[in-house]
Amino acid sequence: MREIVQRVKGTRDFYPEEMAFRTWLYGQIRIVSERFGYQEFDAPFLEKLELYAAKSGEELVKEQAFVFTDRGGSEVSLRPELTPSLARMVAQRQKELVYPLRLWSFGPFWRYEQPQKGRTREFFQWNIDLIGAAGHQADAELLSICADFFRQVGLTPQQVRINVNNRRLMDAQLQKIGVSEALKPLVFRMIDRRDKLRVDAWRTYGLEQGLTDKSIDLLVALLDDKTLWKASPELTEIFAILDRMGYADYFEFDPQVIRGLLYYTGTVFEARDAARDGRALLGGGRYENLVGDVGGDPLPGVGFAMGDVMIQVALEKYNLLPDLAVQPARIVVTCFDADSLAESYATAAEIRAAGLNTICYPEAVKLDKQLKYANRIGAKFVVIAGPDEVAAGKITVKDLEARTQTTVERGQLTAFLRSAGA
RNA sequence: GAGGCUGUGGCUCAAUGGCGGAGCAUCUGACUGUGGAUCAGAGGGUUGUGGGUUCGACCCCCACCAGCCUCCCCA
Repeated sequence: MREIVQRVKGTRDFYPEEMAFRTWLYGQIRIVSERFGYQEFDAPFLEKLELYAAKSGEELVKEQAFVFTDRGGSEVSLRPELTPSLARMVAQRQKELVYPLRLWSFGPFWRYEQPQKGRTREFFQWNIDLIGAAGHQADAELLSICADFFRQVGLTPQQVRINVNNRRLMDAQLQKIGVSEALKPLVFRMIDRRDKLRVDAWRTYGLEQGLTDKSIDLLVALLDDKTLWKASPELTEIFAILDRMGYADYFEFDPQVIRGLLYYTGTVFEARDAARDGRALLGGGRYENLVGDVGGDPLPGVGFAMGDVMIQVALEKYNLLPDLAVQPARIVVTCFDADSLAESYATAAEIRAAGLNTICYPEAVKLDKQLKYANRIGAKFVVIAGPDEVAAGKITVKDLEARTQTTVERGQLTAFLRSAGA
């Protein structure tokens, strides 16, 4: 037992129970994506390292990508994100694609991080993008998809919140309080840490970084101003659209959302547990030029990504995990003795031909054991054909849930199973 | 990269320096053509790995591995 080779750190085994959840999640994502008319696509899980080097630069590739040299000597990487692959795929057919282009994908990604709550090294992510629509009104569509997904899986506005901000708004406001372009990265980092440090420690941190007491006061006033969005015509219109769509309860303006502000160019957003515990459930925003780094013509877009790990944590927390049937067959055909095994297989085939999922017990063991097996896997019906039934041209169907059994004409088997609700 | 907690049969946990146990699960039987209950019995462990201290280590010390949590980071 002990010598079983362990899993790679940060990976998960998907036994049927876990696989059922993943498949269910994929299904919910598909329902929502297709409801808005998005097309599914996928990219290679393995890409040339240079694809990421071009765009994401140092941090991602050096610290967090699973990079290796293949047998031919090429540097490749398991994909740590989808956007560069998407950019390449769009650029390759930039002239022939129909815009606005709506695409979604659900698949595995790898990042070499420290596993902890809501974070693994191998995870699945939903990516969805609206490409080639320049107006900020398109941002409202992506935001409504977020809200629609939460509603779809049963998460309420009391449980999760989508926090929205705008890059241009923050730029203007920071400039207004005297934050220079050079200081901006520092201030972003400060904003990011505000919820993690105590008030005095946060101020001390700011002073150490060279900010003045006065500018910190101004920053505090800015971050606490929950009506700041009214200064942004874009946000004002986006919130109005979301309100008209009936999703307003899910949204909240939050000037502290700085998620990738250096990368995004307009609307930015992230969803969290309303109690603010745990990491973000999803995050995204508007970008200026998807394909710029891979040599395409300017092409704006808006999109977001949601990982499977945190959303599972949230669904578990709010007791929203669905009851998933792990065993697809609810009918077990028993095998009476070795001589009749072929006949049992034939009976099972007949039931399957009638469109019903069926398991045939593959060995002639004691009926008692076969019934226990049927019970353990959650089957509802057991089909039994012993010498008595065969001699009379009949077959017995046992209903494990009702604890009853009926002997019917052999030719009526599938009809009976159907009428009994199989 | 840093810190904290944890690691004992398949699972959940006892045993705190002195003979490693229990519950659940599994298997067998009571029941040779009938499942969830009950009863009886059985199997299953070099206590995460490797060192050290000790007359003696699941227990104390060191290192490593893994899990959880936090920091860092978050494209």
